[in-house]
Formats: sequence, C-alpha cells, structure tokens
Amino acid sequence: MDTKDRQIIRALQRDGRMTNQDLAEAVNLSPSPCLRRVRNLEAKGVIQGYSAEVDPAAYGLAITVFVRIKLERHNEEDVQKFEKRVRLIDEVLECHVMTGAMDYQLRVLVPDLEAYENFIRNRIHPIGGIASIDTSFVYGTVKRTAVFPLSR
Amino acid sequence: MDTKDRQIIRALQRDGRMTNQDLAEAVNLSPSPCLRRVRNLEAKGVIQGYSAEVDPAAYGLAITVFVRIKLERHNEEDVQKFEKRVRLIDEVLECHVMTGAMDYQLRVLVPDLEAYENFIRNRIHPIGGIASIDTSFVYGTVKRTAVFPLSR
DNA sequence: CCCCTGATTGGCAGATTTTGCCAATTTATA
DNA sequence: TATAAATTGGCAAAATCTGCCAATCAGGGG
Repeated sequence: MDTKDRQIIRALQRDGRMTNQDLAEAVNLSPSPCLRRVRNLEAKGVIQGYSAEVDPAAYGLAITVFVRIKLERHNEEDVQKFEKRVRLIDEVLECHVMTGAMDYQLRVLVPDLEAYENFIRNRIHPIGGIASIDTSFVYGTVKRTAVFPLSR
Repeated sequence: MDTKDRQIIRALQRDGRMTNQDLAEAVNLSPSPCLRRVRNLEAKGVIQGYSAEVDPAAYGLAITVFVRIKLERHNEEDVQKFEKRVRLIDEVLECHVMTGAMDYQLRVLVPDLEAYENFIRNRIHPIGGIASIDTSFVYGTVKRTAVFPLSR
C-alpha cells in the first residue's frame, strides 16, 4: 500500500468504471502494471467491490431514515439474534455498532412514511429485546462522496 | 423506470464493473438494448456514478465517526455558511440535514483518535455558530450493502 | 563501489468487450 | 384492426483487457 495504490484507490472511488487505460494514465503507469496493482488490491480485500451510485428517490425510495436502537440486554445470545435478523432485512442498507447512548445505528430506505411504519412494526419490533428506538429522517443531503481523504 | 431498469440497477449495485454482456444476460436482454438502458439511466441521473468500495482500515483510516451537530441560529446566512464549509472538508464523506434534536449528521473518516480531535478543533469549531456536537464512534459494522430493496 | 536478487515495469498480441447502426419485433393508441 | 412509436437483436469496427516476456529499478551483502 504505497502512494500509487492510494492514487489508484481514490481514482476508482471517483469513477469505478474508468477504463484501465485511463486509470493508468491518471496515476502515471502503463496499463499492465496498473491492472496488476488493481487486481492485487482486490485480492487483498482492500478493494471489496464496485457499485453503481443510484438516486434513491428516482428509484422509488423517497425516504432515508437513520434509526438508532438500544437493546434491553447485551448477552451474546440476544446480540447475535438481533444482528442476524437485521442482516436479513432488505430495507436496512447499513447497520453499525456504536459508542454512546444507543447500541446500533441503521440506515434504512423506504418508499414512504407508511412503509416506514410497517418496517418498524413488522421487521424491527418482532425481533424482540429492544429497549428503545430513535428515528431521524433525512431532509436533505449536503454532501455525499465515496472518495477517501488522502491519508498522509 | 420499469422492472427491467430496476433489475439493471440492482445488478450494477451488486457489481458496478460487470461487463455489459453479463449484465444483459442477467436481465434477459441482448447487449445492445441493455447498454442503451444503462446509458439512459446515467443520462437521466438515476445512476449518478460508479465507485470502488474500499476497506477504510486497510487504506489507513481506522476510525469511522458519526457526528451530530446543532447550530445556534438557523438563519439563511449561517446555514449556508455551515454547509458550504462542510462540503470542503475531505474527512466528511456524508452530511445530511436531519429531523430531531440535532440539525446535521456527518459521517467522518480519520486515521486515529488524535486526528479526530484535530478534525473537531481545526475543521468544525472554526466554522462558528455551532451550539452542540454529539460524537458516536463506530465499533463494528453488522451490515453494509449498496443494493436497494426491490420496490414493488 | 559493484554485483546480485527480487520486485516492478512496459510493450506486445490474442481474446474479449463495447458501441453505433439498421432491420425486425413488440407495444401502445386510436 | 391499423398505425405509429418505442424497443429489441444482430452485426462489425473500434476499443479494451489481460497474460507473457524481456528490460528496468530498488535494496542488501560482499
């Protein structure tokens, strides 16, 4: 992981579909060592995959919600159960374990408010063992980028 | 935006670099109409771009932080100033306007705790007009996907 | 200071993929 | 049902990918 690798990573975060030729030019390499570095980053798991960035509203998912959840108990069994169930819910795009007053923060995508109510009632509450839920809707997005800051 | 478009979108969210030929096969089209649909989704802004998914820790950014910020005043000028400044900060990958007790939630990536302290002192506080800051560090990630739920 | 070793690079060529064009098919509308 | 519009599939030229080999570079030991 040298400077060249970091350049490659940031270029592919900006445009994950750029051709290897363009990428090579952008980082001052010829195509073949450039491709070799990319494949290497993929094999080592530094680059975990590639994905299309899609406008959720245009797709029909107008509402983004951050849901913060606290469990009643934190024994191994209840924690495992919660995490396993959460992973299976398609509307949950992200779930992190957090410091602070709440245990988890979820990023959830739903078409409308009614769907959010159903999500909480039919997907979250049935898991059981939940002490409290705190919901914040996203009004607007000021910034959203996939490009990491240059580190050193 | 029909079923086929949604299939294409979800396939490209799973693997943004799959070849058009494979994509066409996955959605039961021949390559040329498939590519035409993709280009159309890009032109309409439904697909906003493509990006590499990178392991932050492997890149050297071990710490993910969600920062919730409340402003002192909400007049046009202070709000614009805050948002403009936040957009320029490389460590901030996301910033959303939120309902609830806090005004904004930021997703921030830094190499270590010291860098986070510097981030707050040198990047956030100097903006001014901030009433309160609430920090939650990410301990672990239970789920993270780019693939939207199928909407109807 | 030079040589040796291992790692990385650049160029080449065959295989694969993209992409614009046209005729044929399907879908929607009157 | 007839017509118009939109969408599709196939083809071929252009661009790209990717494995291989010789050349170059960086670092350590004598």
